[in-house]
Amino acid sequence: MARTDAPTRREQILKEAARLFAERGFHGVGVDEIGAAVGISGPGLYRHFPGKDAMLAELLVGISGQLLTGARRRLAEADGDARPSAVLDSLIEGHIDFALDDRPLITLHDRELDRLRDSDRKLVRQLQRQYVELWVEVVREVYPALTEPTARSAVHSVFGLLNSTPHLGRAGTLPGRGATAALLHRMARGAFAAAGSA
Amino acid sequence: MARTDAPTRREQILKEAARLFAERGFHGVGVDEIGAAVGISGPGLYRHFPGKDAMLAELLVGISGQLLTGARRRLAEADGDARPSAVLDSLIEGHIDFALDDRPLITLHDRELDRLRDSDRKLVRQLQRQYVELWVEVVREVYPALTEPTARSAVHSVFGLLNSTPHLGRAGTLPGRGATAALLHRMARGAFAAAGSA
DNA sequence: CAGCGAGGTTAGCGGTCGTTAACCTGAAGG
DNA sequence: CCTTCAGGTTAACGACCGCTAACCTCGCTG
Repeated sequence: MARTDAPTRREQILKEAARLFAERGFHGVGVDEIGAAVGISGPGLYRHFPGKDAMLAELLVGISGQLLTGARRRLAEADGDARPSAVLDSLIEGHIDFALDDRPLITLHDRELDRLRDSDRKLVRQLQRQYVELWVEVVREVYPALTEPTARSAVHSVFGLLNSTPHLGRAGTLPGRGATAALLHRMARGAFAAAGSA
Repeated sequence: MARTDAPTRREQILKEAARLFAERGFHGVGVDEIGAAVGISGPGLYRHFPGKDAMLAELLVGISGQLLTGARRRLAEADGDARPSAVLDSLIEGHIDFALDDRPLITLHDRELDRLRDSDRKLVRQLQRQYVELWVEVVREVYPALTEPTARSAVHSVFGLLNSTPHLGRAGTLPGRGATAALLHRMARGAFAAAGSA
């Protein structure tokens, strides 16, 4: 399942661009810096992307798409299983994996959306909305007492909780990936449970 | 207690700058736009601030200071009261008030910190660290089972949860400020409780 | 009422940034 | 061996942006 072949230059560029955008903001990074980060310089990037905007667009569309696709897959896998609580656990697990493994992307995801061209922004927002609605449905199955607007607020808040990984210290001080994932999972479930006991 | 006198021009500028920085990022906003937002144009701002950086610095230092001061006040007020759980509730309430009333500032607070001069950034980080440590101590009194690193992670995660207010829809679709505050409060307590039951 | 400082204005400078143009190179293929 | 083309290079252009300079105009105040 894991990629073993070497990353293409295009993928290198996207990865470094994501890191730099997350660190200093889209407008705070020059194309020369992105080029330097992959060993080429400045305008060489234009052999791979039509412009700086296109890199950000591909990153954000990719993130939103991956999150949505992963969530749908998890929902389908658990289709026979009728326990909504297990499905919610699976969704949480998937989001945590993403938040822990791709911190720069998680950072970009809710920070640089407004820097996109209209059409790209609409696409990303649509993917995000579908992702949220998928969560809302599952959450409401687990906690039927929640109204839809309340469930949606709760989902956004739990996203805030899970996406706090970039603030959690530079991987050295952390109690290990497994323990952090478990902590976040427990807290997310606790937050939903508290929301559901209106 | 509430301010009734008209805001000074300086305060107007800070408020509009905060809104614009939050919307489009520090580098995405020009001084001409900030000026236009308060009815003067461009370089007129330099009668009130030595530069664009200084506006951001004052905003971020102000936020961090306010949060820390408020938390210390709440801690002092509850000094006689020995119930740590009540103190934690007070801290949560204060943070929620801030997150709901000053969304642009909350957004800036964890987004544009790296755009500051070294000295300002160190100051802000110091204030933030003291705020976090204050929370960590209170949380560990309520949930003694938590180790210090785990408690710190939990605090950061709950900040992520509470700071999700900018994603909660544009005030029209919300179930009202009181209900939202109550929901966030419940979820924060639920998240801490889940973290504490390791 | 003269003078002056607070708080504006517009013009413009210097630097940076995204992008394009023109050119180079080495490997693959007929 | 010649051609081609992917993937680079450097130079430079045009736009924008933060900031300064120079100037203006009130409302105070001695």
